[in-house]
Amino acid sequence: MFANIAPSAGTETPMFANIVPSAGADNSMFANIAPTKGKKGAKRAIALLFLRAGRKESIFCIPLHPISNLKQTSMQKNLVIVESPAKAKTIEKFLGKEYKVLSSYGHIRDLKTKEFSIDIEHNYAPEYEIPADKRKLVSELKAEAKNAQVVWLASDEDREGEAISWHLYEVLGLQPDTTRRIVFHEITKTAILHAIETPRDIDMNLVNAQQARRVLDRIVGFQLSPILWRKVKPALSAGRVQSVAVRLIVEREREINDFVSESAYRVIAQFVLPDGKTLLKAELNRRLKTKEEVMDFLSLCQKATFTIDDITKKPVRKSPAPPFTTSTLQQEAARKLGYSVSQTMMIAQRLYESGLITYMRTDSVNLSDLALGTAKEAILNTYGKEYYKFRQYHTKSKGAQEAHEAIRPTYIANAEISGSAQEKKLYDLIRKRTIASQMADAELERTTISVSINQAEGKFVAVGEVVTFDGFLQVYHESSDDENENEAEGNLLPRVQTGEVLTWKDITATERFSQRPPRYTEASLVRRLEELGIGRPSTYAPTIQTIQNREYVVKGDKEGAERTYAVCTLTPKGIKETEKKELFGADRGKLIPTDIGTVVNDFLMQYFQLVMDYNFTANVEKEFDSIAEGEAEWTKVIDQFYKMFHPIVEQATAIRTEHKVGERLLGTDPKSGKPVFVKIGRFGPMVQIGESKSEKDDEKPHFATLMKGQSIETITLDEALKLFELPRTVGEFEGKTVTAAVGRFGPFLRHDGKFVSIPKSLNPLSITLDEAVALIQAKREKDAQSFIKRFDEEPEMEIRNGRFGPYIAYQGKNYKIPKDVAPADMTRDDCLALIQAASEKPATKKRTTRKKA
DNA sequence: CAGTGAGCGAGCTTCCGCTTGACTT
Repeated sequence: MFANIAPSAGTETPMFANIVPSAGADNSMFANIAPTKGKKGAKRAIALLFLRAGRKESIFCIPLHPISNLKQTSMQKNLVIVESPAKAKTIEKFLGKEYKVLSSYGHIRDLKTKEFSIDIEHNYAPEYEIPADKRKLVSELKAEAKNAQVVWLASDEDREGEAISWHLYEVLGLQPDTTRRIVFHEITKTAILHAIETPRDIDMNLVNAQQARRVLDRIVGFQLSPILWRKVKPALSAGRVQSVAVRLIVEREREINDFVSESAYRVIAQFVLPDGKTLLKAELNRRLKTKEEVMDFLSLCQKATFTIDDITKKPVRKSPAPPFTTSTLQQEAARKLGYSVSQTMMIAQRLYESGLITYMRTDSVNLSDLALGTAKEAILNTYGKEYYKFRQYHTKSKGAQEAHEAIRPTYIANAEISGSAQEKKLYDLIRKRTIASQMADAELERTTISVSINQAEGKFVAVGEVVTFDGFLQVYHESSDDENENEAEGNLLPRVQTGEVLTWKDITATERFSQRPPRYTEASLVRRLEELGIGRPSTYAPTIQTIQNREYVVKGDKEGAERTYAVCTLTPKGIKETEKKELFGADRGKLIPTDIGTVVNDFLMQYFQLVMDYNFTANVEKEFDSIAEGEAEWTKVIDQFYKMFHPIVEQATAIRTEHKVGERLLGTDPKSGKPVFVKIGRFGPMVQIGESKSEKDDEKPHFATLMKGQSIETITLDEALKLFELPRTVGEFEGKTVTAAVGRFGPFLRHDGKFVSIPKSLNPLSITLDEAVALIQAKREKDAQSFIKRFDEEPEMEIRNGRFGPYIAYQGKNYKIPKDVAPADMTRDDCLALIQAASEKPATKKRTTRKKA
């Protein structure tokens, strides 16, 4: 039935071919809306619609200094609306008091949050609403607009920005003859004044491209997610961006699992030059497969003559990296400063709000003329003219919209800033990267010395690199994820001559294993998504958060395993063979898929290859571009997509299966003779014994949660059955039983109504009474330390010291004690007053958005 | 923080992109 939408053996389909659910449908999806001459009608209609917005009269209509012409009224003369309040503040300074500048804080209108909000029957008409947290802002803007003679819509120049302007136009009830649309690319006085002089219309083609993007994402997200709720687990989600992000991680994990490590011997010799003391280290230019080969080679070397047969010197140039975009900033801040993607963005936001850097959500590598000029000046002043080189960078990433500049300091000359240590570090990184991007190439000389062996095959080679002119390297050196990428770097070689005969000091062959593919880090995932043109600068950090919130992936702490490797050394005393141990495969903070992520991914791959295709976003972006160019109607593009997508949704929904997606039968329980399953339950992966629906069986099935590190893909019947031994009685302590179990937050002990976590080093299945008692006593000790004070007359109240400082615990709730109060001196009344004050404050009502903390 | 989960049932969950707050539990 679904044969024709089954994953096609890993090939990336160029368009939507071979994924068409039913025979006879148009395979080329958007083929019939490709640019054709006959489509001008729609374009003209829209153009006509918006001619009324004042195409002709908008240009040069408003004189810049119209003071004398205008009557003195209380009316504000000009209202400018931008997207960001920080930007508004800056611009207001440039424009003077004739202009009031306000911010829309991004979009002011969107599809309803709780409903599908797309009228499929009526040409995909979107149902927009003003979100609750924007209502107050919108009424303020409306009042200001009414009170202004001219409203200037100055949102960004990209698709989303154009839509923001259009929504403002509609929602604020603006009039064509008093509304202007302007854009500027840098926040300087000249650029803004120039923008004011050259207003244009709202580009409805661009707006429609945005509506298409919005509607498509809603269709995908809101039609796929409910399928997952039914087939896998409630409250899951799927989407054009997040599902592909999960796919990348799942597939990488599979590559790692399938990876077979191979070993080979790397041979390194230390030679002594004819002067009798200088050493030269060189590596054999081939690797040896087996130990036998190593032994043969080393014994040949014992009697061999080693001669320098070649010295080559080659100049090498290195060029600086372009200035930062959001994605490259996130990568470098992770590599150099160890910041997470969201940390980087928060710190950058503060720098931006303090006016220290340009906007931090950008995909552009472009620098403004102003920035180019000041960078040049800074380089000439500090390093001299041989260090300067004018460079212009071009954005290569797919789907870039380039509404902003690259991320750079607002004032490049400004080397020192005030702020937190983190802010200073990030600022320094941004500044150095910006300056380096306008600096000269570094020049290096790479020397390769080759040493021949008269008895055996191969040559020993030494590579060294010397910087002859540091150029941009004086300021900035881009890091790489691959640590052992350039070993030659900075390696100085001794002076030698061709024909010199060397004696060996020692020759060592070390067994090395080929490396499995690396797991994604947050930053490397962002880089991959950007390469694929999936997601935008404003969504990289939230997307990573989402796939973790849904528990599709976790930041892993994989413990490494130990392995031994062989080392064979030839010294004047003979050949020595030793074994050494190393840890491998350890991974901290890398992204690892969970069972849920894997099951959801496999399910989506089975049915929805259409949206799971790595090229899906790139393909629809092409369609959005043609809408923006006025060559296609947005509703037709969406219709083409929907006619293809929705039937698959219906088919996937109609599948009636006995078992849930990802369910696996492990075998039979020897005690009851009932089947044992693993599957994704309401609370995650679990094992189940028996099925209640069989006959009138009064016996309910039994359930157990999988432990950390176990997977429904790999767990065995024995391991699964072991889980049913929990909760388990460990023994008695102080007359009360001690039990061990696994709960929501991991393994724990229970004793006398109190809970104690079991650390990773111990297992609840095997923990002994002695170990348990030690844990209980350690917990008591810790509690005693955190205890500060108790009142006899109020046994439910206690002053304690916690992670966030001193607090009062009272009736199951905690209340923070302010810094200026000494907790030990507090009286009962002090405490009650504090509790009273805290409960009067409007408690945080925003519980809905952050259910899992 | 804490051992959840078989159903005659109520109602909820969800997307991607723009943008900042209020929170210090």
